[in-house]
Amino acid sequence: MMNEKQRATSRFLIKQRLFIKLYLLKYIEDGRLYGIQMLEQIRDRFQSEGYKPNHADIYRALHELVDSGVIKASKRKLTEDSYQEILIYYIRDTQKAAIIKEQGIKELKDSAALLKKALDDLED
Amino acid sequence: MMNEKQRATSRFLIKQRLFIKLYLLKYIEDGRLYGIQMLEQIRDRFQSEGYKPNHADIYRALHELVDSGVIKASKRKLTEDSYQEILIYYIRDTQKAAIIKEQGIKELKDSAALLKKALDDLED
DNA sequence: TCATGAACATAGTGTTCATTA
DNA sequence: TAATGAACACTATGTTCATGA
Repeated sequence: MMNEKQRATSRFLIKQRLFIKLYLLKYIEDGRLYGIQMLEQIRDRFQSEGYKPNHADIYRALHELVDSGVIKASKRKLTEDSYQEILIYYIRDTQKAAIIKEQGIKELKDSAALLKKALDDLED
Repeated sequence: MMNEKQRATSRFLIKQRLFIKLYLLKYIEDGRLYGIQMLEQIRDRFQSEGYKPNHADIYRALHELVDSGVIKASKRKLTEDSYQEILIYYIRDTQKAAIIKEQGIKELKDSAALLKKALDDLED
């Protein structure tokens, strides 16, 4: 088991790490993308919001998902005649993936609710 | 001037520090509360969301606002016959306060929009 | 004793460097 | 050379300790 760690007594908004994991799981379920491609997808999606995660964020999230047994990596060649290797990911444990997604969606909703409350309080 | 610091290339959600400053400015404008009271106000407000900032968060935010000339502190006795001293805050620079509020509201809105987008993408 | 504030430790994250084929 | 991964540094934040009247 992973979660011996004590939960923080306070919780503000969803952490970027979890946010990224949610998108990674979605991309991994949908199709065959490697790390940098998933990074580009997220950047494109949030370009207008100015959110531009860096590659270390994506790799750290992928590694945590691999280490916790949620996904697995498979080495491929970028093209047939290419020397460049890439890593394609697959869901390894659907149950664990579902738990992460459920928890993540919950935190997304809680965060949205918290921000809405603040906007009601603070907006002119 | 304060903001020589380079803006981060990436921006995810609003930082807790700024979030707290917005509420502090509101409380300071509205009435005469000291630090711990403002902390309790925020905790009460977000009790149902499970957001429970600690006292260091509030003091750090207050000190930054004082150091940047936005507010000023005034020493008081808790009660007439009390030895306990408290600090009551006042707006010192309305202009600076307005800038912080404006920027904060903007980040609140941006954050809310980002979360909404993610929920649309990720929710079942 | 309680409000304030400082010290300390750690987590999260952005930037830079390294590796591999 | 591009994709991956590691190292490093710094910021944000939570916890604990200290102070003053």
